[in-house]
Amino acid sequence: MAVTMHDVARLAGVSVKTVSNVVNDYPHVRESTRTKVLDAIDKLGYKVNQSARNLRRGSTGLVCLAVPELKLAYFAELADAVIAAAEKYDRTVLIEQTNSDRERELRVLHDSRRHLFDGLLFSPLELGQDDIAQFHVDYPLVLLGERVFGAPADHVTMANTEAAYQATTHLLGLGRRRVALIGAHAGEVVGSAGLREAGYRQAHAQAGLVVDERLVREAGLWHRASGAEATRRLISDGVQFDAIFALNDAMAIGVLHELTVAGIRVPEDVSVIGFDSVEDGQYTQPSLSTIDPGPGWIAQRAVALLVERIEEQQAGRPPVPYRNEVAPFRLVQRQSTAL
Amino acid sequence: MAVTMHDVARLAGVSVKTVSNVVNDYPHVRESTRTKVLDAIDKLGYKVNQSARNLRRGSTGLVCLAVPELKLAYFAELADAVIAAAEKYDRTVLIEQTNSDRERELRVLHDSRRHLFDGLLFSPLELGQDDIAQFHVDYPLVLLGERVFGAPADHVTMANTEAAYQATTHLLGLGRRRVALIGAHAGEVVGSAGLREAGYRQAHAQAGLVVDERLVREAGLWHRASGAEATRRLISDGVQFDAIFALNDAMAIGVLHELTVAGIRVPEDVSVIGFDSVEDGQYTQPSLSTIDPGPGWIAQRAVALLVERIEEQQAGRPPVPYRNEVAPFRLVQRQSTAL
DNA sequence: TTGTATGCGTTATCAA
DNA sequence: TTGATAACGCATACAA
Repeated sequence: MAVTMHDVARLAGVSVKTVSNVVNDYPHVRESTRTKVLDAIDKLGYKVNQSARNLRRGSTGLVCLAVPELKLAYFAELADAVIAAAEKYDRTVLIEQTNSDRERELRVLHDSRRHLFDGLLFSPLELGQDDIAQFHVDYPLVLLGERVFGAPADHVTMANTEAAYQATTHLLGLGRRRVALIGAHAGEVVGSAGLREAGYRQAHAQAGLVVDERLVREAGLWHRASGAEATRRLISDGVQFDAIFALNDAMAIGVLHELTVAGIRVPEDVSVIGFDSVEDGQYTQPSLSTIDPGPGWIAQRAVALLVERIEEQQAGRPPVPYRNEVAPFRLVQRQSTAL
Repeated sequence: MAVTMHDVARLAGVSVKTVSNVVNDYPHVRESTRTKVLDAIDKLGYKVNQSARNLRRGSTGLVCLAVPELKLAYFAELADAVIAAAEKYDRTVLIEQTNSDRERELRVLHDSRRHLFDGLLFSPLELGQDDIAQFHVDYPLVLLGERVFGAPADHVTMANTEAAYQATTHLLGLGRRRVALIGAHAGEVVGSAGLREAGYRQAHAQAGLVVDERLVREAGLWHRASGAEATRRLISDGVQFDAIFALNDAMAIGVLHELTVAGIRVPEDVSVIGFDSVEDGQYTQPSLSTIDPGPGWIAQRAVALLVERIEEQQAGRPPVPYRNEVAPFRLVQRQSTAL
């Protein structure tokens, strides 16, 4: 069944070493020998056995990307970008879904599959500042999205606070004075929710405004349904508002939906802005203003850093200090915040 | 650096075989021995080396899922379901994106990474009936979505034609008489586009209606932008229509967007239905009627069939005949086809 | 430029 | 119930 290098060597009348040399593009192989081997490979339909190669080399060429949920458009788009970036380095991406489950996030970091991938790109949601000890692993690790201070890993983060500041300022600049925030996580400081909320508050402070705490709404999972639900409650609670900043686009889409249902016009009565710039936002009614955090940039840098670490480790070079790169973002203005 | 079974064996004072037995839950191990070994494993932080295990076992526990694009919500949701299903069999999913590129689809089937996964779940887009020869591979293969007749593989398909028939009949039942079809692939017979178009035509024939060919619009890639673009042209061409059947939800979302822009009311002036039942459809304005082709069902059956094949092959059992399972679908009526 | 021999860390065979 | 030992298929040190 399985044809090995030995079979190829026998047919080509050379040694396995020579076959190996050909397969791995070792330069010093006589042209005639090379073609002989290539012919034999072709004739037998030989394919390298990756498992054997991996064992021998001590690496697999796989990198793992761990994200909360592929169904969330942002992560699907991120995965897409990571796969494309990894391809340039001849690396295959293994995707793990953590489903925003703490246990699963821990398992990704520590469990079983270790020795299957050479490095990990990890976008933690549940694990945070209090879990620094958990991030001590013996393989290259790059953290995505937000920073875990002191974690022994490279970071590729978003300018969460600055971008949220700018989004909020944009709304205030339209003359809005009662900006609801949807998606807060009470007490969180360093997570995306906490950082973005900080930007929201800074923008208000900067404008000399005081935030009415009734405008700050919780939402654990950042799904469309959460955005719709929060909006429904905002309305039924009778809190006045003239703008909504949803901490991600999925929730913003739920917000738009719910406002329409309630007969509230966007952008005439209420301005809405999201965060993520997923493709969907171009097709909502009205189209959605948002923050583009540059997932393409994040993916590229993250893969580059990870590959660098992997090669560093394999070459036995001493590790360079951990890096923290922050993706450039931009505000995308569409109809939902038109004047 | 890397701690092996030998290290564990030495510390526990047993042989490697015993360590292996413990690690693999071999039943006949004395309890005292087991705890001794477990302790040693814990103390040393031992993790099995997957590469070595894979080589020895001749399999990797990985299955590959090849889809056109994760950014398309349908495939993200499918991937999500496949990952969940695979987990039940203790298998990890490797996702390959083919980007609707023929070369890449061929590469997935034949190239390099072979011997990295035990079986392949493949949702072909470019490869079709004319490429049957390409599907002859020496590992278990399950084809998803549509059937390639005569391909040596199991199939888990959708009832494309029947579902499209029902969607169209639904529109005709509302009294609509000029139903535009968006997403046709001219000349295609067995692909999703061809099969769904056939259902559209059957519904018309059944109702004693003749299809005005100007209502049948092409769209190569089934993206939101294609749906918007096709709608724009439909309008600018001055073709009268009172309903639109978009061959997938992404295009339907583009359709809704474009109709709104043009000031055409849905569902009052025009009824719209899509196909796929992606989550987005619940949040469009108005919400989108669609066909739910049961991606969860498809994922579960596909993984089940694939795992069965893998085990069959590993056990050296003779292969059972190829199977073709068709997922149950249902029509989801929402506002876009309200009366 | 090519060949021989060894070992990567497991699991499987067989014997004890 | 456990242990010694031989593969699994490849890449490399070293020899030729």
